[in-house]
Amino acid sequence: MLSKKTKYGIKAIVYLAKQKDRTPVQIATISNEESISLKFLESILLTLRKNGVLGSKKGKGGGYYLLKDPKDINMANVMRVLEGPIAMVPCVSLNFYERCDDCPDENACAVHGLMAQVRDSSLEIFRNTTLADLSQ
Amino acid sequence: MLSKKTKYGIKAIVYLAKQKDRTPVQIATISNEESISLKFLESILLTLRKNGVLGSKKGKGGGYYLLKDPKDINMANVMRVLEGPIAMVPCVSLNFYERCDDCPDENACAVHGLMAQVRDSSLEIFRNTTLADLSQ
DNA sequence: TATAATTCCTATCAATTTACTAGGATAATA
DNA sequence: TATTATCCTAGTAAATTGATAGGAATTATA
Repeated sequence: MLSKKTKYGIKAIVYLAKQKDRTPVQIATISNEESISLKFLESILLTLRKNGVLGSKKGKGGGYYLLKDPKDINMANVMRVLEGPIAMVPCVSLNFYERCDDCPDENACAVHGLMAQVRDSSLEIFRNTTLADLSQ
Repeated sequence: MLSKKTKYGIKAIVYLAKQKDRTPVQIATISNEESISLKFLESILLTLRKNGVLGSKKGKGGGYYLLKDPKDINMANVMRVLEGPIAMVPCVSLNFYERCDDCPDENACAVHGLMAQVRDSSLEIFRNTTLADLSQ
């Protein structure tokens, strides 16, 4: 299940991508427009900033803005920042790999093989989708 | 993230599919062979039986067995029984649909469109994979 | 028929995660 | 210096997960 954090995060950056210019948008504005709890959104935007997706400016006239052009922001990266691994099991994750305690041989594991296929197909979609695609 | 329930459930039916005949296999046997907690596995096999994937026999010589030929058991059904919806968000789920509270227009939602693609590709894999494929 | 072996079923529980809230610190602007 | 905004840490209620406990029901067999 996709977390609300990820869902809200995507909605927020789509909102930013739809802006005409790159002047900072306040959390409160996005919160209102997208019906997202202010404080929760605040923490989400913070992680997006800490992970290089957004920039921010403090004080009056401050807010959040995209650091790159929407067409250069791919959703695989956004998903990893917000949701964590794209794979459904850690043992097939490319960026968050962990071996299974209960698995003597990973390559012989039926679950592993199936989930590797699913990861590949999901990853292809996320990699080939940019923020620009989502905000049209 | 795939739950342990689903992971164990798949491992258990793959184990059953690998048996030479269809005589019932005891929970304890699968539990030992696949390193799965006995009581937890018991509850998993119970749900697989209640959902038409497995049959069971009580008493001495009893146990669980596949109701259909492995090549006729598709993983989409197994996933739905064990894990629930295949979609990452309820609003794109075919079998467990729920609309989003925060979404005025589902068709205009960027998250919806992206997650519908992911569901399609995952579903295709699960539908085209049978238990026989996994147990070879 | 008695006994042992097995699944069936309900209830419970600790740990973790999720979705959110609180409140002050910090920085920029006017 | 006052105001406006983000920054940051901490906390918390509810739900979910991954089990565990223990007896009831059923079946095979001696």
